[in-house]
Amino acid sequence: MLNASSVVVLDFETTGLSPDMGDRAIEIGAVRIENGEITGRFQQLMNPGRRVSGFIEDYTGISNVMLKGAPSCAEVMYEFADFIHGYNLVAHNASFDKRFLDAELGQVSRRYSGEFACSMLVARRIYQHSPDHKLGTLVRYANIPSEGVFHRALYDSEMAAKLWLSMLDSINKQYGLNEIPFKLMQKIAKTPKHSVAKLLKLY
DNA sequence: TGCCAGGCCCTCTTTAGGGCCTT
Repeated sequence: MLNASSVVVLDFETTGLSPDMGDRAIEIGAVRIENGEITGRFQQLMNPGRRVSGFIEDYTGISNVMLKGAPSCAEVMYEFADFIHGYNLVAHNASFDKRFLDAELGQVSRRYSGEFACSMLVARRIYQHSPDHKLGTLVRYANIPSEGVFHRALYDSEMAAKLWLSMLDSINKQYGLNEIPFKLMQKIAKTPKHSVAKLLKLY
């Protein structure tokens, strides 16, 4: 799976910002894309074993009542490891989701083989004129239809997936690259803004 | 109960500080 148009785009809702400080996942959502088409979806609430704060209930719409009946993080993440097996991974601000993926899979002794790319870092370079680079703003900027509620895992992963495909399309149209390797997207994310055009013209 | 992070990126930079993004 070396092509950027075949990836799993994922998004976590969590109890807070840092697994190192004891925060846990409460929902995982993911969309599998193969050759630019959505071919699979994964969504599951998970019980972190303690109450979540009022802030998180308000922010995500996920309540303690909803989590009470949900399966454990271990149960869900074990299954999720199968869903992502063999795919490269994309997330909006990937460093955040990678930390939680590593922490939660570590708890169930599962690993993954794919590499991460960050849609936010790519968007800062490909959509430089967007007012900001929050997921919701970029979705509007790219004219992607959206009717759901942000801050739920499946919806955010689906919007990030469409943003990812939109950026691949923009690169294709602007630079004539229709087969974009995943490695090139990772390289774009690390290239200084002012050098991205040069990188893609020479590719 | 209340608190917390970390990587990127810009600039009035590099012996640093602060905003952006994610929950």
